[in-house]
Amino acid sequence: MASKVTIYDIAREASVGIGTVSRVLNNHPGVTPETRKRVKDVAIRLDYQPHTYARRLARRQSETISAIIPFFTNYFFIEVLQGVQDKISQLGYDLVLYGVNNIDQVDSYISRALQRGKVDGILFFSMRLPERMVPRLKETKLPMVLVDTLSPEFDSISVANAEGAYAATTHLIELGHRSVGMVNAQLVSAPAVERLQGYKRALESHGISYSESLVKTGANNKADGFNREAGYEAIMEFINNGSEMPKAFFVSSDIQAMGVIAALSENGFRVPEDVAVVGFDDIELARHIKLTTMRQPMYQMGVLAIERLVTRMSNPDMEILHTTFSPTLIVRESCGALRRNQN
Amino acid sequence: MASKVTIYDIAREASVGIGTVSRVLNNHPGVTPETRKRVKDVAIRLDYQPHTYARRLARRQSETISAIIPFFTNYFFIEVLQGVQDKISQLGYDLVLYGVNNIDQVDSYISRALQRGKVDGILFFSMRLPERMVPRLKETKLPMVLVDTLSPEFDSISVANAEGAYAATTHLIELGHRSVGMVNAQLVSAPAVERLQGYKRALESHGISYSESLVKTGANNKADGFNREAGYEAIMEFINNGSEMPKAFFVSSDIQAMGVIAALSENGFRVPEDVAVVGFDDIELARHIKLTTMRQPMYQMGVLAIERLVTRMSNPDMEILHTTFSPTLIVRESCGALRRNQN
DNA sequence: CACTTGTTTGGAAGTGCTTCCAAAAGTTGT
DNA sequence: ACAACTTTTGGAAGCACTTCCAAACAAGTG
Repeated sequence: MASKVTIYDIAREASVGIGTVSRVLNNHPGVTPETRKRVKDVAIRLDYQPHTYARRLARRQSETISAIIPFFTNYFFIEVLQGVQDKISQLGYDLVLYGVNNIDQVDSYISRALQRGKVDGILFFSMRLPERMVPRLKETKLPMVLVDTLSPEFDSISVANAEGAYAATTHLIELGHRSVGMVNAQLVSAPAVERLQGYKRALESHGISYSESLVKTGANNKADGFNREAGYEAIMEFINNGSEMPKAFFVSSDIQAMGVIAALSENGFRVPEDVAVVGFDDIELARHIKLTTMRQPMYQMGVLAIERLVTRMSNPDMEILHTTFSPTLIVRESCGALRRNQN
Repeated sequence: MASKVTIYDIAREASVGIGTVSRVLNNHPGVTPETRKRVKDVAIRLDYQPHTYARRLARRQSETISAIIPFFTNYFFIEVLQGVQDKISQLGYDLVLYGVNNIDQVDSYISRALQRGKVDGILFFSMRLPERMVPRLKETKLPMVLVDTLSPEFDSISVANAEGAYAATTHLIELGHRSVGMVNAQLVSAPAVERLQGYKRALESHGISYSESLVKTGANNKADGFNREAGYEAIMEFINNGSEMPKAFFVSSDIQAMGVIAALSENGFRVPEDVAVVGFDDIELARHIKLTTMRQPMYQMGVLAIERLVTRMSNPDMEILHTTFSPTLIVRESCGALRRNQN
């Protein structure tokens, strides 16, 4: 029975008061080394385990952080989560996970995280923060950092989406393409909007005029459109329209790019010979399929998110900080650059 | 300031005792409808939020389940986790996640989960349960269910690995292959061992003799070997050995199969024309790459895992239950069956 | 109407910690 | 040896609940 040993038991066995026991257990000063050792020995002998919730109640802090994270955008978040987990357990916090499978669970998860005293901070991922929750969040003063999404009111860690899209598109243009299409996700997603902007700017700076007909978002796709099906459908729209297929595509995520490539090859277009493709994210699988893409430093973003949150917790009045990482271009085969060089 | 409203405030405002407030808030019987309404109204007016940890302390239960899950085996667990999350939040529990990036974190995470009163139950995923932890786990009587791994001492939800491997291998044999290789993960992993057995049995029942030289595990691979690199390396071993390439492979996971296919095609073997490949898991990407594979019902496994855990919690003396799902064969292009039929 | 039975209510005690304050013990200086 | 500090210690109070017991009240009975 490793069960119910409390500080009172330790106090009795060690012939000290509970205050002293508490001080020893928390490494507080003002206890003589002898007493300290005696108490520690008893604690070990009795296999004492502190009661987490009693401690949290008394200390008025929870030692936990909750993460609200879309489960439907699998491949990005899982890599960020690794960074989060490493950092968080290094700091001794607990991670309570609210995995959103369906977008309207968001409000209720935020509410749960907001329960008095429940968590010390929130990480909110990849989704648009519902406007109507902002006042409540502000009011409770709960530290929160946004990852892969933005709001002027909260700290955030994100990637320079426009810049990345600009670089990707430019890469394609510099490879000699004048007709560059884009496969985008739904514009409800902030990153999708920014990536579209970057794409447009790249065309513009190279004197190519923007044509709406070259930008497609697979219709009828679940959630935010950052998924394989959406990419597939987007290409099928070109094919079904009978409109001419661009010779190059910037695709707003790697996972969509998989669908794009599948649709292209099913319809007789070789990648990169007939159509060049550049993705975004650099998920683990991008390497496997030799996709040229914009790398987001996902693991580091996770680590930094926790660091930022902890800083904010111990320093609530700090100015709001937005950190953006610059994505880097990873050249693989799908853009055709390598083959070209070999000629 | 939505902050510090306690039941005492409500009691005062509603001119009742704290006992009554508690009864109303918890829907306990023995309060007249009028009083009940009055208290409820006050609670709403003051925007009362119960303090999670005070409640957990007093009730002596945590409303929390923790999941210890390998982050390095990405694609399987993420789908299971969706089922877990849906069921868990439907029941009103919290999920605290211990993501294992490195195998020797396991002990410390188990210890954390074991802290007195901290969680009501544990889900342990995909990893071999360390033998040395078993006595402690038994002693604390904390309900635990294993998912995708086994131990006679605890409930488990898993997949009939041997059976699945048997079916996959048999499928290949029935397609006419007499030389069927296997790419396996490290034998430290229980599923890997079972899948090897199923493979052997399939050969045996079809009168094909087992040859050790046809089974490879990529050496030098991180963690348990269920990753793309390991698959890639396994094939490279065949190539570097100069040994003859089998005409068909059963691969112990889809993610390894991706590596296998990459290695094959880099070395001039077409899939499925030259070498047929069958995987295991049916992760989302298997569809994208048209991989024939054994499907594990991952989402359902997650749901069932929570259901089992909850049952066990309310019924500690129930007999230990091992549930195995049968994987089903999903035929796509990588095994060559479809093409063959078209002839 | 007195008595029993049943329902509703208040609040003390308990949950296991931390923290603060005052008392006890120890040190130093003269 | 005593005053004046300083260090160490014990334990009450507080954290925000639940639960139990007894008191108060209401209703029913002959």
